[in-house]
Amino acid sequence: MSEKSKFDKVSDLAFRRGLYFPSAHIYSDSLAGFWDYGPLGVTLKRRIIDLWRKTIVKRDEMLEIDGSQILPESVFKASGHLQSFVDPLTECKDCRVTFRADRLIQRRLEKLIPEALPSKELDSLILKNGIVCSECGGELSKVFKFNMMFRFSAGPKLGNQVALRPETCQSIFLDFLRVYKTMRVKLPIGIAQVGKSFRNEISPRRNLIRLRELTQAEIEIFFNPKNIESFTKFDQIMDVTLRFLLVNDQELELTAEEAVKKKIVQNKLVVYYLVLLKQFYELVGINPQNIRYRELHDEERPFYAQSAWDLEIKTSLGWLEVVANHYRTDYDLKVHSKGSKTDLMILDNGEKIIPWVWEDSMGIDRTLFVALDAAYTEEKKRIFLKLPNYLAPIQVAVFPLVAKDGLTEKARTLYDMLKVEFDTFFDEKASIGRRYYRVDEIGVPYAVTIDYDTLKDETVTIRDRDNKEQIRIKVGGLKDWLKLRLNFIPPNQ
RNA sequence: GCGGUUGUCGUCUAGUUUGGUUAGGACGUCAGCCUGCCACGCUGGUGACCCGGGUUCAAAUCCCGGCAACCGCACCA
Repeated sequence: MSEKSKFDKVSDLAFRRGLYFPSAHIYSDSLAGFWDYGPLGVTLKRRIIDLWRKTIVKRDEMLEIDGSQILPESVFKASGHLQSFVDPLTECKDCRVTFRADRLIQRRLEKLIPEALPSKELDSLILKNGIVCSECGGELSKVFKFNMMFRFSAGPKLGNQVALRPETCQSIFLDFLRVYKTMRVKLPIGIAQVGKSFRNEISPRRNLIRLRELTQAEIEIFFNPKNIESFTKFDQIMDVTLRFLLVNDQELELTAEEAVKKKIVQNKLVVYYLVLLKQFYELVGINPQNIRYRELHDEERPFYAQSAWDLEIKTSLGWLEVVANHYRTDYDLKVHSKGSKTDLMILDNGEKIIPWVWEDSMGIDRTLFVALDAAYTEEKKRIFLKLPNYLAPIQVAVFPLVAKDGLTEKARTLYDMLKVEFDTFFDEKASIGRRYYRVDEIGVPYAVTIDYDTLKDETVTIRDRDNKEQIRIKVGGLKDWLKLRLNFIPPNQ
């Protein structure tokens, strides 16, 4: 038996079948943290996003936008990223080990050190308290700030400083007022966006897990905090159970209703969206026992969040953060209102307010990984992806039983009939068994085989990926049979 | 970003210690034969020394630099 970890096996499968692979890899100076999706990966990613649209965005009547990836620096000055999306670092002059300066001082002095403290003050704290390298006792360098945004200039003049957005949501805040005014909506309203974000990570690792260019699907819910008790959608989900890991390390499983009553979560609105996300990941194929919400400690929380929950999924790598959820209050609209000198207040039931914001920030690349990780199945020598039908990149394979006696031609005709409506794959090469195994590995749920009976009575066999069982149906009914089983249909429809 | 280890066909790998090979094999893949339902078999083909520089008559092999991967540390909105 191979000693490979499951993560390696899943990664190997993804490379071998071209789901994703390192970007610009034919060049020897290709960069870590940038990955390309191949044909199957693109389709899988698209299906994950489509599922998100159906089960969250559309279910909740959210509005979707698509904002620029490049934004002027003033946006990030106002949002706080210019100042706070940085790590204050110091390194040992002897052994070159790097430390987070604020955390190092905090640990040594056992008192809270604000992350945003100027470098000079951190320097003097290090000096005054005689703090040295915790590894070798060497002297520490001056504190320097590392900003994780990619910054450059747009246009021919150097003056127009811009940055690649480090999170997609800033566009949602910038566009909020226009969307609100043009779409005739009222609070609470969700604005959603899926797109790329960019972070200059110090050390990207483990292929899709930590990227410098990543795809996020983000939702910002704008609401009036005064009206939170009358949030009626809560009634739809109050009995759903959620697992929590609290800052005091307590683990518990509660219904949404209990979580609100016991004040584990802020309010009904927050828990409603936590439930929607949990249900989404169950549809991605994750066992509910492997989904939990972890409460973030004060020092883990981003600067804009009053409280934060990470949706974590237990994978072959251990618990992995897949969605970051933040209670952003009125922070964002306030700072952009001030930064842009634009009044972002709106009229809600006759009252002028700045809406508050609840955010769900989903990592799509990580979601794709957890989907693969959960779907990966070994059964004797057979490897197959037990993906839900509506996520499978290739939905149906068409095979002639043998490549002779007109079976290939018949199969081709059938393939042509299906290929536009479904993601279909045709293969006549090698034995039928080998062809089944090939498509198992990429999670094709159904294989349609044309045999000698097809020529006589227009029937085909459909072979099921998971149990290898076959049924025989009329060609005429094939499309409807597939349609019924391949599309995602919400439970209440 | 620091330290350690490692880079050979799509994948796994032999060869590197001790410089000289048509760089070998397996799986995959392609062509053909075979094949009446779960990785059959046979024949043939395709396909690699991470990149750059140095040493040498000669470099996959030794040296230096870069890049990447893995592990540990640090970091991680």
